[in-house]
Amino acid sequence: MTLDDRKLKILHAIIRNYLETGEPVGSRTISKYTDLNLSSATIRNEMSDLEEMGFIVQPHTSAGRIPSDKGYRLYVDSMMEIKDKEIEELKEVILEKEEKVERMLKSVAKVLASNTNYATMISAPAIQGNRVKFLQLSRMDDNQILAVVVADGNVIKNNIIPVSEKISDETLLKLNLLLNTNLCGKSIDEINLSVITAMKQQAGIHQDVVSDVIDALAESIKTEEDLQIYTSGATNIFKYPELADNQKASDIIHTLEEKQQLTELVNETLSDETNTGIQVYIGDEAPIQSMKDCSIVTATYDLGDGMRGTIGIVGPKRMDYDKVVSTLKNITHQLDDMYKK
Amino acid sequence: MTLDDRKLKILHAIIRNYLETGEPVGSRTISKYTDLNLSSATIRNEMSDLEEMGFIVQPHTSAGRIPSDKGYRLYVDSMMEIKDKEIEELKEVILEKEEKVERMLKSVAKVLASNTNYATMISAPAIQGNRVKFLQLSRMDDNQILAVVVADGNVIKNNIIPVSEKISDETLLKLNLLLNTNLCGKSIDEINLSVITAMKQQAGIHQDVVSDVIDALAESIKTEEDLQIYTSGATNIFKYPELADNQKASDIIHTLEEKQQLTELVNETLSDETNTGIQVYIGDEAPIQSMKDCSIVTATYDLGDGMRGTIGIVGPKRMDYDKVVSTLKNITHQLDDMYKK
DNA sequence: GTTAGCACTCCACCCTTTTGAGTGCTAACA
DNA sequence: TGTTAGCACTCAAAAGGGTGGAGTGCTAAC
Repeated sequence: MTLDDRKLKILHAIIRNYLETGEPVGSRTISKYTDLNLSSATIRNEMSDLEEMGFIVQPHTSAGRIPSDKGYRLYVDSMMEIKDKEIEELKEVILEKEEKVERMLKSVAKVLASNTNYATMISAPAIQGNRVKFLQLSRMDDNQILAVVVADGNVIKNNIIPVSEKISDETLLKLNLLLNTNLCGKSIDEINLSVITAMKQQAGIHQDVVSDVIDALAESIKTEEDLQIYTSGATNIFKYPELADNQKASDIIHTLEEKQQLTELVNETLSDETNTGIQVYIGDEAPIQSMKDCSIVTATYDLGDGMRGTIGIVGPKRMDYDKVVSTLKNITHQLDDMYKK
Repeated sequence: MTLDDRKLKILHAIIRNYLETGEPVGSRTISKYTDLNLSSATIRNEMSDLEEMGFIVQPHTSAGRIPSDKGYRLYVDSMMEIKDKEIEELKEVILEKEEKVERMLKSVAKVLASNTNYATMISAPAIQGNRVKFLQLSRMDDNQILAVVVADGNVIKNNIIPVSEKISDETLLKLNLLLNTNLCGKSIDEINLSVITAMKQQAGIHQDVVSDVIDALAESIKTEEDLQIYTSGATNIFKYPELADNQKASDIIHTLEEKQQLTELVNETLSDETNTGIQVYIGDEAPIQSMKDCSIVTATYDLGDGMRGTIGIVGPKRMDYDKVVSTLKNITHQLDDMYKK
């Protein structure tokens, strides 16, 4: 059996109708509300074929048909040429250019959620090739030294280091020079034991301080193993009856709240550098058990300096793929643009 | 009518039973499962009285009784002498002494949620009387200066300030001296316009840098208007049928997710410095509309340096007040202790 | 290849009945 | 006067039963 043009048209009609209503769609509906001019009986025959081919399924005998995961997949794939709609609101939010990336991301998640009526997640950029850019010790008081480390992507970490005795201004100056000359421009891999021991030797009696700084540095530089993820609009789930069942909703929201499992998803999307940056997971395709009744659309953004992150939208399988994909395209473009200048 | 000892016993029995089962409790149950040795008929008479007094209500005629908010209030008040149970798990978490307060608080929320089976929230300490402790400018490269501000409670803020032309080492040294002498030990109120203009005058051609530093400082020092709140275990709500109704659950979880309304609650508890630090809001008593079917138990912790925050537990009205209160007592003590040394 | 017609299926809805837990009231008892 | 047994009554929730509608598969005719 071959999936000819007419079958394709009927399949599309079924899916679009189901996306709108969420109800199983029958032959009569298709016959009436398309310009195919076919009777319901003919549609029935075609639908029977489509079911046999696995694109649609019947929830029970004598109910209409709903798209299977395979059907969605076909639809999504054939829909991937996207118009560039404007999403004014989003534009505005981003253009406000909030100083802190974190806060910006949170509001993107929020706006996106209220805009689309789905749940959203956004991962903070995970720095990849990470180098020390700048490094500074200063004395807060006699017993405390403040260490500031700036890494690629202007990620700043502070650490307060307690010292047993006052460190003189000259010593501090020396240590700063020592650390900067030895560490600036180096990535975490390049700071090996020999570098460290060499530094300690030069530091003389202030070895302890050097150790502490190295520790602080290690922490600030390592690709945060638990990457930050912000979610929003989890309760939008309740707007879709097929997910609003207590058990399902609880599982989904819990997953969004816990975030643990989301990191897997993020890592997966980030590692895949092939396509346009938009990926659609339908049902079981996503590596998240609790979301087997959902679809997840993800996009990757790039802020330069190797700072890449993921935006994701979680909704019912019958989500408005069209809108979601173009919204995501739009928003990632804006993010990319914004930091490119 | 007077609330004599027998009535009290019956009321307690009703509440305890309802806390366990979540079902309206009838006269027969009380008659059988207490050591009062009274027939159900007698209990009925007493219950009728208790209802008239407003301690219990009937969801509908010919159903058992459930406690009213007033009834819960009586119960909670008379229960407030608490045993100090150990909660080993919590102890361990806190004793791990995670370097970052933020992360520590998150895990406290998490453990607390999984321990109690209720939803939890915890607010990061809001600094109160806030003074500049230390201040440092350093040159990252020719076009960027890094400003670090340390405030009371070792709250550190960084700001990268772009400059149009290179600032020499001496100038930087001067500016540092200027800023520190003028601003250290000052609270936000004390940094008024005259201080700022005086500083600008002394800064000469580097007024711009001074302005920028002042801005960074203002931001770091002000009591963050949007205080950080972490929540966990929102989906525990689903474990209680009386809250698991879609509309209610959605509202509650949304409130927990949005956090906006929680700040009101936090501010209210923080401002009330009267009692033991534990407060119980039953139903409408809390300033959060969506939680009118819940009870909220809050506790205040104090990390010294005027850093105070709130821990809250949100559950059904029939929550296990006993356990919750002692758990909270315990945890706040531990937090207080931990930072006291 | 397309269509009309028909028999059949099954869910969703409404209505009724049944059941069980619980109450209020009254009369009897200590 | 307080306590108890008994009984009639109420109501929500569960269990049945019937109906209608939407939808299908199949067959025969065009």
